[in-house]
Amino acid sequence: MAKLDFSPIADTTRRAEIVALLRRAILTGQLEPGQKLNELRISEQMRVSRAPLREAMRELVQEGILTSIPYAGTFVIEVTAKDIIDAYSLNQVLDEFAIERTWPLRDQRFFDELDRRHEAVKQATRAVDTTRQIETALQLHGLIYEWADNSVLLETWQRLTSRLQMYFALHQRARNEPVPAVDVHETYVALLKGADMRAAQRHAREHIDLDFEELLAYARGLEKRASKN
Amino acid sequence: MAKLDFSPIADTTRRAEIVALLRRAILTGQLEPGQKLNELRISEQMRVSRAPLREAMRELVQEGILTSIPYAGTFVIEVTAKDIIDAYSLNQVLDEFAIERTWPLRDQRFFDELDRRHEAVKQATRAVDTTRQIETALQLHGLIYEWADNSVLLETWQRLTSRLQMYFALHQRARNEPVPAVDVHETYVALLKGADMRAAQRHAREHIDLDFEELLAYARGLEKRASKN
DNA sequence: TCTTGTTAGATTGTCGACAATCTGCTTGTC
DNA sequence: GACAAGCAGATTGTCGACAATCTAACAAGA
Repeated sequence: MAKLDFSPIADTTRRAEIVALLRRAILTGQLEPGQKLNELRISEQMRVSRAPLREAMRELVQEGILTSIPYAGTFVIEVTAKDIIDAYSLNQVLDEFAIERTWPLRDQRFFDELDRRHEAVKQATRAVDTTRQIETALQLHGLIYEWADNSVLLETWQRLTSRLQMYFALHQRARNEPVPAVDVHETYVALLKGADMRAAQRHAREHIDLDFEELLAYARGLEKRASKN
Repeated sequence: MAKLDFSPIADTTRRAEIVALLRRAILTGQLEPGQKLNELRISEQMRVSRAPLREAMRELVQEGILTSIPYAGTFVIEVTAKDIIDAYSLNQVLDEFAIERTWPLRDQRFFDELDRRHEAVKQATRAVDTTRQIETALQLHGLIYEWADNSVLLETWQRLTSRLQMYFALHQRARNEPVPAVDVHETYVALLKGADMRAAQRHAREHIDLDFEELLAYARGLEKRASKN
């Protein structure tokens, strides 16, 4: 029998589709931080009943991008400068760990996948599709987590990614100028292919720093705006 | 006006209570790994309808201690040796990070709380209440996470804790001999009060190692038993 | 004017029933 | 006997309606 690994068939529940829809709306910034999710309104828009919608919302609450107050409502999480700093500093630690674990497991398939994802980022950059640019950049970055062969680490990263994606998307929406079209991932990819693990770990920090500085500036702006209310 | 900080009132939804009940049943091992949760049966036992039960189950799925297959059912997660290794190795990294962040924030309140939790462990140990012993030990261990002033880190730790608690509980149930009544946390607490951060970080690793070795042996046993089926 | 009590409307939480899907058994055919 | 088709029962997914709770506006009293 031919060795064929089929991918698992799609979740065919409404719930799963609702989760995907809502997540996308939140992570792209269509639903703004602090915004309330009205169950009746959304369920009517999606043409589903409230039951699967509510179950989907529970999932996203646990995923950390929604927050729920009993009898009051479910809201998109607020974004504070501290949240971003916290997420970022944890990300640094996890990156180091992921690189360490992935390092001895790198093989041709890893390098190929690395190139593939790098290419996807470049393509999104050329197309000036900022949402997709963020998505692909995070996917490129996530490869070391997928390769690290640690399911708990991967889960943690995926949760963290949700937030990071949201932060970056908000940042992008806030500033209306187009994103610089330079490729900031070139060195990162090269180092992951190289022989110096420490150098790769060091760069992972500094590399993110670039985007992070801007992100922080954005968050500080939010803080100020919030304190005025 | 007197400065009184009221604690937020308890969640009074059935859902929240169901979550707590189910979580406890899973983390104490009353619900065994792999076991299926029949919605109708459980909802009748709890005298609630399936709606809040299902929402509660979604939360626990996202929390990582249940797993759901559409139209097939929701099950308690299986425990493999690899899962335990993965959780443990991530825990090591997070511990180091948490200690680093907590270190400059230690104050009298921290030391008091440390003692309080240490006392709770000793009390549970004397009372030979193994479930409570695990709970209190993890709470003692969790203090550095609560003090690290990083909400994302704390969330991550809480998710990890669920799993660790489950693993330890299973381990305890498997072996019927009573737990040794020695206090393995004495040195840990002393080091957290001391001046040598590196030493504390080092010990955090070795300290857990003790319990971990046993845990791993237990998990390896599970593996063997599973492979025979 | 400020505070407190009341009430109507809107929204969330929960329920019971129905629809969709799966599983295992039975039946029929070769 | 082996195998596929089809059926019955059980279980999960979804729906619409009702109950519990919150919010905001308004009225009454100090």
